[in-house]
Amino acid sequence: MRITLPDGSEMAAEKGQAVYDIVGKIGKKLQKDAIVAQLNDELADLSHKVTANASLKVFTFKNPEGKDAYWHSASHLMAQAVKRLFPDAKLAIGPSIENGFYYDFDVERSFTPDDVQKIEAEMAKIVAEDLPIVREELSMEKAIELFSSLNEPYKIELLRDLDAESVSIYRQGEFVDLCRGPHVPRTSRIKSFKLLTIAGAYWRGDEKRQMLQRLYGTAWPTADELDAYLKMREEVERRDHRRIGKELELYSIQEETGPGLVLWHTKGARLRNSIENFWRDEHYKNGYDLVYSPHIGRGQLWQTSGHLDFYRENMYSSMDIDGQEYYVKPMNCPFHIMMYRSRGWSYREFPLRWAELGTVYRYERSGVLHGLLRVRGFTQDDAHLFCRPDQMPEEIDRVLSFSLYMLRSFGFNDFKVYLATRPKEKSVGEDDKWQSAIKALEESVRRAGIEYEVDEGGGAFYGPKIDIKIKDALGREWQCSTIQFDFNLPERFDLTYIDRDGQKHRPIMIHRALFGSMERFIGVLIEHYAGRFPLWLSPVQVQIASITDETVDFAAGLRDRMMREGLRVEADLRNETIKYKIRDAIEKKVPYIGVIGGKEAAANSISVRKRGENTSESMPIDEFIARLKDEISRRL
RNA sequence: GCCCACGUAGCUCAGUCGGUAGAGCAUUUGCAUGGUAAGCAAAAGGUCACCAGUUCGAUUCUGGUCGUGGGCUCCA
Repeated sequence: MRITLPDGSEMAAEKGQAVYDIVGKIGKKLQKDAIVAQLNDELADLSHKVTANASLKVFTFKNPEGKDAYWHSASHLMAQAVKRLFPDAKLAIGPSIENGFYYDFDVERSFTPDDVQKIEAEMAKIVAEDLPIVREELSMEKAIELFSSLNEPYKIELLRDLDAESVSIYRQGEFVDLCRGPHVPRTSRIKSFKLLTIAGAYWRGDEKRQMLQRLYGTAWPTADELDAYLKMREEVERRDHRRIGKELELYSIQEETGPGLVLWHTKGARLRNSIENFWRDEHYKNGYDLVYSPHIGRGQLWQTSGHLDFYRENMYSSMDIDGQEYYVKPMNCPFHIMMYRSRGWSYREFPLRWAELGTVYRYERSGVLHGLLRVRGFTQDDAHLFCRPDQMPEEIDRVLSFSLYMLRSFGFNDFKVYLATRPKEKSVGEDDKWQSAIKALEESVRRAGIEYEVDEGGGAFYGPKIDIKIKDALGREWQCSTIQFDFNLPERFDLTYIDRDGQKHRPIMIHRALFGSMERFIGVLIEHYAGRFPLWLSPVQVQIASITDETVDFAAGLRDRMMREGLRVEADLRNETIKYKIRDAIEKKVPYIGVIGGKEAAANSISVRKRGENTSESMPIDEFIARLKDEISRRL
């Protein structure tokens, strides 16, 4: 029997030999590190007996396949411990996830932190027992019988949904689980683990079904790797935008003002202003026009737009003005539509690109609110494009490249693109329109040469969309840019233009946002830069620190001069030591600290200390200002 | 909305097995006029989230409400 290795070389093996033994012949170290293997195109356990010629790949913890199996085995380990301590717990599912695993249980009472400790201890025992983990194939019938006898209703439900004649199960000691595998060969292979959090989770992600108890954990081959991972999580906590937002006095959300409603403090407002100014400039440069619209509109408008029919659960209840119903806007589109409807349009005037930083309010369920990333009042960097069908592909291309340009301007290069198709339930428009629009979006993404995923049924009720998501410090993805077709509003508001043929035609309407919302974008931006904003965005670009009382006037004068030059400067004139002021400025993460002492005042110079460096450089004030202006203009 | 945890000074957190609370930092004042990551000292600062209940007495126990965090579900 011949085994082909990834490098193309071949080796002999006896028929029926286990993968583990074959790997041993390749190398002892590899045998020790091996977790699972791939035989031809299928993943296999190390205990798998090879009966025919095959190609073989070995995976260790360094490979995604190895990690996956390792964490999956750790989840079984945890489930076994839970079953020992809570025999009545019903098993649901327990997959590996990014950096770890979870398992869902249906238990009488929820787990306490105390339980978690006991479970961890039991896991350690099972590891010490060094149980072999054994795969078994069963017919569907036998499997259902087995899990019925074990009283595992969730497993039976899973089995009944599987369209297969036979399934595999894995046993380790008294524990048995329905599982595709593969797994590590013995429980002793799971070396360093930690249970992280207890959470609730619906069975099969359906909020109408049973709420289960989910335990999250992580596992690593060595204690050092586990420690490193836990340290990394602490790092991530340190760059959480909620922590930095407070430390740098960017914003607050307070119980008394209302959850999900952001108060932008002075520093945060400066940051937001820099972003918005850039945004406005770039929009004018890219052929957009800017508009403004009100925060509330009459009920009739929202009736016509379909929002009251399709979006009501996200809208706040109406208010009465002179006996008429008004609603706070959850979207800006109807207002832009009304601007369009205010007069007739010729095909020669197309495309129209109308943008607005429009503040909208949406009801979000209390449990989903999250710092700046998920709020109830937010400002969208919204725009609506109206064009002829023949202009549509180019318009999508332009929006897409504009969007990527804007994100890259803020240092984002790690994003994911999704193509969202027609929702299964509520949606409007003929199917062929949907299909052609989806095709247009897909072609544009292809032309841009970007990788994307299809989000089946993830479109808006009024049309398909391209979503671009960027990651926060925890690696969670947040939707920012979105490009959406709208088949709904042009119909409902009977929008038309006069084409070359002198006849009325329906324009194509595209709705788009680049940052998504200022709140979410800035939230992600804070984490992205860990609060160390580049000079052009920093709320405070230079912090001036005077050394003695004698230099206070000079320092204050310098601050005023730099402010007049358009720089964002603050002066620390307190009666404190220079060491103290430097430390304070470093903690505020300002890009430049300018120290003014007697020498500087006499020479009209400034001692400049750049963020991240612990040395300073003395230079004439004019030179420093010129340097700042140059860096700002280059958006450094 | 659902599950779990949490809510003590501006911030970070101790603490009270039921007898109305404490530290560090920040703030204010005084001394020190200090040259690149915390000079010294003093003072001030709290209806212990809110509302009920139990109790002679609740910040502590119980229940509810609000809010926050981690998830789930849902979305920019």
